[in-house]
Amino acid sequence: MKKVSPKTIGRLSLYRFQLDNMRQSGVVRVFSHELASAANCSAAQVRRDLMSIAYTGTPVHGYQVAELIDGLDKFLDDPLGRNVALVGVGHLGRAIMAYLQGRRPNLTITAAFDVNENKTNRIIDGCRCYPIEQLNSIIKEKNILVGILAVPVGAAQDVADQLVDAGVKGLLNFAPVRLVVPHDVFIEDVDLTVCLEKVAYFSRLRSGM
Amino acid sequence: MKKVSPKTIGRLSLYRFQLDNMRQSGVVRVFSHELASAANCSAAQVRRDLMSIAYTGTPVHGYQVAELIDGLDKFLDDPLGRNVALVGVGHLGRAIMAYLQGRRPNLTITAAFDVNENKTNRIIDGCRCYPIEQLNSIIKEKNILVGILAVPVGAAQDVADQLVDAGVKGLLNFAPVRLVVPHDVFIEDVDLTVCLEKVAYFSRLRSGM
DNA sequence: AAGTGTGAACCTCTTCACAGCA
DNA sequence: TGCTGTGAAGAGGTTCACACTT
Repeated sequence: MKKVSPKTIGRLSLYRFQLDNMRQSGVVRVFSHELASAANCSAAQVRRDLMSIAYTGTPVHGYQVAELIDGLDKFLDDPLGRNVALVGVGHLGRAIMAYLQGRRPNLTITAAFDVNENKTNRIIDGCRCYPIEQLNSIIKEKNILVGILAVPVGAAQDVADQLVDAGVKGLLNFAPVRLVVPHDVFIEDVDLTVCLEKVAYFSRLRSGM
Repeated sequence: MKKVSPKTIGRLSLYRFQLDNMRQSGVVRVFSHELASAANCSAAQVRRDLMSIAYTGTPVHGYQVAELIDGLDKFLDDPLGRNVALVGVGHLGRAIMAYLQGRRPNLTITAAFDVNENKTNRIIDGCRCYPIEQLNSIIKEKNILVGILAVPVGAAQDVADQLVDAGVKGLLNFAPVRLVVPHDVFIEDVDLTVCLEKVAYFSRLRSGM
């Protein structure tokens, strides 16, 4: 299988999301240009991206929504399902839990960790919350490969180290630090400050300075 | 002034953040390769990005941290400061407020909006929270150009319309929808599901399938 | 000697345009 | 006819490499 870029993976995930919506609205077939406008990109882009996965549509009739979703599932999802760990059950952590709750059946947060004893050893948004001391053992036990860091800056690198030690291979990081990890660990940084400053900059441009 | 890409703007913001840290640690001069490793990119990239702003360093001695920060401030910030509106004071909204609190002096959330009456008409994280009905008038009054959408999917497009109507030119959107807005409005989407699926996909690859 | 600024090469991603098919 | 799949062209972003500076 050929290598597929993170950008394409991101869009494939987005297409699937839009397709799920369409299916729920009873849409059966879809054209590349329709998907494109739903996902905010060009039709050529959609077709190009779909080349990465096996499924191919038919001229005139476009793509079968259900089959295309199937194809995307096969390509994107681990057939065994995938457990995710969340570290940091503050506002951000809880937002993430609520957000992901039931959205993707085989990508579920199965363990949350926090240092605060008020939060540990209970169930929040359907997910068990453990004290951070148990991180290593639980991650190994549940065979978790993906970790979400929703902790304060100061704790981020330390937690990342612990996660990587326990075997995690991908991190979604919300703390404003560039984490240092082995090369075989994939990191996706979401830096709210950077995002907001970008918006601020361009909104200033758009408003005619 | 030449056009600068969103990617570069994002990195400039990141450099500034790292430089702020350095300055606080008493660092006075910095080389492009040091900034690069702090920001996780190449030294050439740093130098190329810095071409966009006025400030230029000196060979052998590199960049003066304080002066470079100044240059970035001049380039990125609105001299008048910039007010930001947040819509949706749930977990995500509160996380964002807490996160941005005091981080960037000229980019402050000066108004929050929510439909829930328990949240409105009080001050949360130092920011006044208004009922959504007052959105239009407050945005205009405070001359707000940037809006953050931390509302449920169903409400997102409607809120976006209201914000745009009131004169907002940039949106940071956390709802999983492609918003429809006029071309002169800049949108930055942060889709947590997409981010997480990207991480999941690549962590699976990294773990040897 | 060591680091910057930058033209040019390189590489990646996106769009074009068209053959082929239902 | 109208849409897909895709080679080829085009744009955009990143790195190279080196003249220039202190």
